[in-house]
Amino acid sequence: MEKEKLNTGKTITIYDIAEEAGVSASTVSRVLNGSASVRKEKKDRILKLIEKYNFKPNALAKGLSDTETKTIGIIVADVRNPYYSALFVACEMAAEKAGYSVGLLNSLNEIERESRSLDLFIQQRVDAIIQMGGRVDDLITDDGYAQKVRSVCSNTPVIVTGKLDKTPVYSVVIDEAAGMNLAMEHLISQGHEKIAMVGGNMSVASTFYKYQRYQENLRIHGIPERGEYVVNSSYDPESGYEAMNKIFELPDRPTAVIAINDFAASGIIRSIKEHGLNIPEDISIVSFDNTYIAEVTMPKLTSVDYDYKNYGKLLINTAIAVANGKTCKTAQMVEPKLVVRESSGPVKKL
Amino acid sequence: MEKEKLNTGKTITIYDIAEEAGVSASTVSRVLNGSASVRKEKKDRILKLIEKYNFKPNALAKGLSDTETKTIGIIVADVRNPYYSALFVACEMAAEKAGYSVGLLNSLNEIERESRSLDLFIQQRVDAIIQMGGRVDDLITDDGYAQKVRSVCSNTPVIVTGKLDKTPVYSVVIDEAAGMNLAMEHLISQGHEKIAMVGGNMSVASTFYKYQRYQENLRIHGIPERGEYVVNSSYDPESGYEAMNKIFELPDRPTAVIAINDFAASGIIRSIKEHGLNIPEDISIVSFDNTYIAEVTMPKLTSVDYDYKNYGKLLINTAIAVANGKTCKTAQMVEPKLVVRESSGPVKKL
DNA sequence: TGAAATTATGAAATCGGTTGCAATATGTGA
DNA sequence: TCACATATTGCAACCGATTTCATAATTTCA
Repeated sequence: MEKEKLNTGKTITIYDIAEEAGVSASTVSRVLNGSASVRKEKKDRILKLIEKYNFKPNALAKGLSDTETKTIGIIVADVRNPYYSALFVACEMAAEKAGYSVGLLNSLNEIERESRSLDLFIQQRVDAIIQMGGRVDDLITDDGYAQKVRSVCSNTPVIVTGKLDKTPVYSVVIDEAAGMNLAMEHLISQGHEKIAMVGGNMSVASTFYKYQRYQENLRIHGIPERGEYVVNSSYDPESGYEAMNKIFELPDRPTAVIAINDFAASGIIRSIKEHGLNIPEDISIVSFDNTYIAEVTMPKLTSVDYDYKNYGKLLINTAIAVANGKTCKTAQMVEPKLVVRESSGPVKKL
Repeated sequence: MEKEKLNTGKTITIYDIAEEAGVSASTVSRVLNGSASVRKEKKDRILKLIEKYNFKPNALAKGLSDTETKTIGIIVADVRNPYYSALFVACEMAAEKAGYSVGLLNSLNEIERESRSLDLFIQQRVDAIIQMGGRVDDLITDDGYAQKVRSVCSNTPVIVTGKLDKTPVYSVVIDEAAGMNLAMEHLISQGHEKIAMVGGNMSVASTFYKYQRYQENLRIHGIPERGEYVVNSSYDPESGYEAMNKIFELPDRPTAVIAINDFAASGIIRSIKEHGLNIPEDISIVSFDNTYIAEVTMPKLTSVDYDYKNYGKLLINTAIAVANGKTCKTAQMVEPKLVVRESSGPVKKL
C-alpha cells in the first residue's frame, strides 16, 4: 500500500516543528490549539516555524485522537438538481461559520449507493450525517429504515429531510402544507377555481403532503376536487411537459396549474405555449423550490421559496448540536414563503 | 475536546473483532484487505463477526498508517452552476469506479476561500486535488500562482482546468478553440456573417480563448470583425439580458449570437423576445456548456457540449495517476461537440 | 518419517496528532 | 529571602489501523 511519491518535500509533522523549536510536541500542539498557555518566547518561535514550513496538522491524526473530526457528511439525491445544490451550499456556509467542514455524496436515487454513502461517511468518522431526499423521502419503502439507519450508524447521528411521521432519527423538514397553502391561497384569491396539480409522484413524501393540502384547500373553499386535474409524473422538464399535455386533452381545462417544482414547470410552460396560450393571461402557474430556474423561464415563475440559507443553517446547527450530545427537538420545520413573479395572475373573466 | 455521545454503542475496532475471534488484530487486518492468506476457518469466523457488528474500519486510522486516503479533493467555483455540478458528478462516478471517493469545496470565486479549501484538503490528506475555475482560470492574476500552489501542496498533486499556457501544475482543459470553431462554422455555414459574441469576461482564460478563435474564424472567412458586436458581461441570465439589450441599441443588429454559456443565453433569449423577434427566424443563438438549461429554454439551445462523463473520467484518472507517482502528460485537452437544437437556423433572406 | 519449504500468525513499531499527570520554572507576598 | 501558588513543559499513553519480522504450524516430498 505504500505510495511512491515523486514529490520531493517530506511531509513535515508536529515533531519536526518541535525539534527545530527545541520544545516537545505537546507544546507545539498547545500552541496549535491554544489549549494551554505557552511562554510567549517559545510560542513565537513555534508560530514562526509553522509559518516558515507552511505546516498543516494532519487532520487524520487529529481526528483519530480527538474522536471528532469537525466534519459533517451530506448525502443528497443529486447535486445537479438546483434545489440540492442551493441547499448544499447553504449548509457549507453555515458549517464553515461553525468551524466545521462538509462532505458531499450523491445517492442518485439508488438505494445501493445510498447505503454505501452512509458507510463511507461512517468510515470517515464524520461527526454527523445529513441525508436529503432518497429513501428517507419515499413513503412506500419499508419502515424498517429507521432501524437500518440506527444499526448502521450506532454512533453517528443522522438528520434527515424526509417523512414527517415515523421519523427514523432527527429531521428538519419543509412545512409542505404551509407551502401549498401559500400557493393555493395565492391562486384562489385571484379568482382561480379550476386549479390543476401537475407533476410529482405520490410515493414521495413531500409530494404527498402537498397533495393532501391541495385537497384540503379546495375543500375549505368549497371547490370540488376534480381527479383529472391531478396528473402525476416525474420531476424533470420532459415529464412536466408530458403531464401538462395530458391536461390539455381534457374538455374543460384549468385556469391555473400548481407545478411540483420549477424544473417540471419549465416543461409545463413549454406545453402551454405550444398550445398557443399565454401565461398568466390564459393559465397561471405557481411552482415550488424557487431555484434559479424560476428566473430563467419566460415568464419568470411564481414559486414557493424555502429560504435555503436558513434551512441550511438549521440543518447544520441541528447536526452539530446532536453530534455534541445536546438534546434537540427530534423534528423541526422550515417555513416557506411565496415569491410572486410573472407566471401568476388573476383569472380571466369570460 | 472529548465528545459526549449519548449514543449507547461503543465504536468497535479491529481489536474488538480480533479478541472475539481469538486472533490478533494483524489477522483481522489481513482479512479486511486480503493482503495475506489467512486460514479459512479463522477467516470465516472473522468475516462473520464483521458482519455481525457491522464493523467499518476507521478510515482515519487507515489513512494515517497508509499515507494514502483514496480520496480526491475537488474545488469548484460554485456547484450551483450546472456546468460544475455536471462535471462534479461525472468525477464522482469515475472516482467510484476506481475505488476512490471525492470531496467537494466551493470557492465561490473568493481567493480567500480558495486558499482555505486547498489547505483543508491538504490537512485531510487527500491524494490529489482537482481545481476547477477560480484563480487558475483568471488571466490577470499574478503568475506566481504556480509557485503558491507548489509551496502549499508540496506533497499533494494538483490538477487544474484553467489556463493553457504557464500551467502551474497538471492540467486538463477544454479545447475552447475547437468549441468556438464548431459554433462559428455552424453559424457561418448557415449563411450568418453578422455574428455577435455576448457575455463573458476577457480576463477569464476560457472566455479569452473563445474570443481569439471567434476573431480567427471571422478572419478566415473574410468577415470583418465589428467591435460593437462583442459585448462583455458576467455569466448569469441578468448579465446576458443586459448585454443583449446593448446589442439592440446598435443600428445594424446581428443575425446570430454566440452566448458565452447557457445560463447567460437564457437572459439573451429574454432580451430578444422582448424586442419582438423570433429565434431562430430572426436571430440564431449558439451557446456553450450544454447544461440542462439548454433543454429548459424556449427554444431549446444549440450548445457546445464537453462530454462531462469523459471529461470527469480524464480528470480523475489523471489525478489518480499523478497521485501514484506515474508520469503523466502535463497538459491534456478535452474535445467538444456541438449539439444542435432549436435556437439556430439559416439566416433570413431579405 | 524427517527435513526443507511454505503458509499462518502474532508482537511490536509506526503513522501524527492530543492530553493527563508529574515535574520544573517562575512569581508572589510576608 | 523563603514558602507557597501558579504557570510551563515534557513524558508517555492512546486513538485504530497497517506492516515488518520472527516464530509457529503445516505441507511437501524424498
